[in-house]
Formats: sequence, structure tokens, C-alpha cells
Amino acid sequence: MKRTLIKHVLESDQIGGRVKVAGWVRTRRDSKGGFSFLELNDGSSFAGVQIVVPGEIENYESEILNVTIGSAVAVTGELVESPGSGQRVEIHAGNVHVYGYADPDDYPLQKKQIGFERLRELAHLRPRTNTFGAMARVRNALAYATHRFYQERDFLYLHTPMITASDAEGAGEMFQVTTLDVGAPPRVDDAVDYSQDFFGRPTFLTVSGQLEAEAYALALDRVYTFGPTFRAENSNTRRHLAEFWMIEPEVAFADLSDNADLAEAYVRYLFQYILDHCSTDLEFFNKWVDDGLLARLDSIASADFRRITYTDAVEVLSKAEVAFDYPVDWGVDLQSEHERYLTEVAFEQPLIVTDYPSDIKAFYMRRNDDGKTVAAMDVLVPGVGEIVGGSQREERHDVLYESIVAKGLPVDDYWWYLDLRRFGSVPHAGFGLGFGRIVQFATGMQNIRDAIPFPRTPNSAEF
RNA sequence: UCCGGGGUAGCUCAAUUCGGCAGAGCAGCGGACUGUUAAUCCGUUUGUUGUGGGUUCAAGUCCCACCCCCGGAGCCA
Repeated sequence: MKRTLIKHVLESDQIGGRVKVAGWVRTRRDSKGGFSFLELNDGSSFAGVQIVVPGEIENYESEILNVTIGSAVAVTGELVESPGSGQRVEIHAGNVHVYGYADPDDYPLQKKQIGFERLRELAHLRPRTNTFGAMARVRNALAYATHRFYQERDFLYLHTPMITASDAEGAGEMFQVTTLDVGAPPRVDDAVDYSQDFFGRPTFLTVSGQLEAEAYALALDRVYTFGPTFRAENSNTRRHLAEFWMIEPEVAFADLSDNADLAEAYVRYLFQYILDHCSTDLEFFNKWVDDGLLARLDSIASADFRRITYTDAVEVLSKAEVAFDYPVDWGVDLQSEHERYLTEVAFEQPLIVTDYPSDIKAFYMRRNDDGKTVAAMDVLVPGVGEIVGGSQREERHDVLYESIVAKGLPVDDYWWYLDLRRFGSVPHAGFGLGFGRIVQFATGMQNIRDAIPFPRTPNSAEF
């Protein structure tokens, strides 16, 4: 008999019909009336299905009474209306096949709640919990919504390389990729001889696909990347991972305003999508993780983002009647406490801050006419902080060249990037969005390590 | 990397200012009861107190070093 996913069983109106389901047992409750209840979950939905196992089936004593939390079973039976109060329908089992037991002496998950920190040590089993099942479904929905959003707008999904030779943004520690014997690499003089390495030169895991995305945007008009990126920073916060997924759209013939429009439309689309498609999971997060979650997602999906220039933001901050640890002054980057004040106190909504001082921003951002600022933007949201960083790119060859030199970067490495400005250059813009931070915000999970299946952080790559 | 807080039973935690026999709930196990649903009730097992050193008659507790975790900062997405 063909197996049905539990989510479909729960929606089914085929009362009296035969169904087959399979999954992992969440609880077994015995009745001395001579039968047992199993709650079975297969991850297809938040709710599991209740199985009523009559004592008459042949393996009841020998097997069913040994089924405990974590065991895997398949059940064939009749779908009936449930007389109990916790569910609309249930399955009266005619046959239960046990695929695998989970010895309760060793199985670490319990009916009772386990702390998130402990569950990180059980990353291979935590998807069997309510929270991480819900997280995985919401994360999946956000990924699907991402593709749908861009595909609906004629963006081309672009695969940029994971291994690169250059440090794309001139900032951030990178993981080196090598096939050399790290214990005894070949040497010329005192230096490692990278001409003998796999690529004949030092290579690294990418920190961004942006530069490559620009090349394709300047041929195919609008593209987006969606893939893993890597930062070897020794940063240990609840918002950072060493390996994280990023979405980077890049659009030709677009300026900073177009870019902000796109970022806002995308973020709002994501939240509206999960509100429409993940309501049960979100209600769970709203009840157990973050009680303001649904209201916040709803308000963000339905209201315009506030836009403000860096200069005006500094003005707001300098008038704030709050004692900041770091002084606010035009020319220095906004600190986390400043961003939090702006988005959580001053405006209480997502905020797009634009036109930052050029000295604190990357070389590829377009210089504004005032000579002091660049066409950069950050999208800030309450609770998580910066989720989007982007800019209009410098399309003028000479200005870009000067900027690379001024930042002390190796001009030769950027020959092909500069080439894009020599041949048919046009204004273009794009941004990067940290997918984990969106998942974090969308679920209310406090720590980004709990917003990705297998987090990679300093000292942690067990799974 | 810096600042702060932590590491005690399988899990969540306690152990009185000022060192003095290491405990409780949950889980597990045994039993009772029940169309149950975080089931309930009775009974019961469980310890290299993160690691290494030191002080002391005596250290979970005090001192030193190190490891790891969490929060904040920096870096950023």
C-alpha cells in the first residue's frame, strides 16, 4: 500500500478509508483497556497523527509495548474521527511494522524540553524535535520563496564559484583551500611555493559571489546567487557563522533607489510567504519562542520600510536622550547599539540607511557627487540588526581604479573586474542578504546556530 | 580577540552569609490506574562536581593555569 504523508492524512476527509503512514514515535501512552496510543510524526507537518493500536494485533505484546520515543514505525489502518479532544482524526491501526527501536536508556531526546545548547550537541537528532522540525520547514519555505520571488521577476539564478583566488571585498579572514601537505609544503626561499598548489596559486573559500554576479548582470540584466559563503573570522556571537548562506541579487541599469526597492520588496515577500504557508509552525514559535513574532512579521510584511540617510541617522542619534557606549560622530560607522536604537527605539520598524561615508565602506561602492559618501545601503531590522548590505556599484572605470588604489588593494587582481568598466559599463546595483538572519528573524530564534541545520562556528564542526 | 556569566546524575537545576556526609524534579526501571494526548499516583537506581595543579584535618565551594559553552563587543550578512 502506498504511504501517505501525515500532513495529508490530517487534512483528509476520507473518513473510513484505509491509510498507511510512517514516521518516528513522539509518545506512547498505554491504556490498560488493552490498547495503546502512539503519536507519530514524519516531519511533513508540525502536528503528528494519533495512532490507536488495539491489543489484538499479533505483535502488540512483543513489539508495540517496546516502542518508545524515537522509534520508527509504519502503520496501516483505518482513518476515523477521533473521540478524543486533541485531534480531529486518528488512525486505528490494523498493522504496525517496527523499523527501528530507540533504546530509551541511550536515546537523548525526551518528551520534556531540552535546552537549545544541549540540542546543538545533538545536531543529528534535533530535527526530531518540534522546534527544529518547524525551523527546517520555515527555512525551506523561505528558500523556496526566495527563488519564486526572483524567478517571478525574471532574475536568472547564477552559480558563482566557491573557490576564489582573490579576497573579493578586501576585508574579512578567509579559509585557505590547498592540496599541499600543510605539515611540509614545498618552499622557494622561505616562502611556500604555491606554484605547486592545485591551482598554481593560493586559493580560498569565497566570502561573496558579488564580483562574479556583477559580470553576469552586465550581460543578462538581472541575476541572483543563493549559496554558501565562508568567513574565517573568530567571531562568537549569536548572529555570526563561519559558513552561512547568502542571497546576492545584482541588477543592471539600476541605482541605489531601485536597489532599496528590491530589498524591501524581497524581505516583505518572504515574510508574507511564510505567514501564508507556515502558519502552524509560526504559531508554535510565537507561543514558545517569541510571543511578539506574528505581530512583527505581519507589520513588516504590510508596511513600507523607513528610509534615511546616514547623515540624517547621525543627526537622530546625536539628539537621542540615551547614553551610548560609543559616541556618535559623522564619519564613524554606526555601532550595533546605534543600529538597535534606530530600528528598535527611534522608528520601531525596519529601516534602510543609505549614503554612508566612503571611508568606512568597500571600494566597489559608487562615489556620490558630494565626494564624501557612497551609494551604500544597509537594511536594519529590530532584534537581528543588519540583514542586508548593498550598494550601487561604481561603474566608472577611473573612479573605481582610484578607489582600489586608495584602499591599498592589489590592482592587478581586479583586472577582470575593471574590464567590466572598460566594455559597455552601465550603472548597476545589488545587495547581500544573510539567509540565516532571515530565518532567525522569521522564527524568533535567538541564536543563528539554531536557524541552520548544522552550524559552523569556531571550534565547532562535529557534524 | 576583548569583557562578563557559566561547566554538579542521562536532562534541567540546587547545595545557607563565612570550606564540614552532593540533593531535587524530569527521564529510566518496577508496580497501580486511565480514550490517553507535557497523563497521573506509589516505589526505586544513577555522580572522576570540565581538566590539571595548589592551600587545608577537610574543597562543588578558596587560589593558579588550561579547555569548553553562553551573553555582550568588535568584524559583518
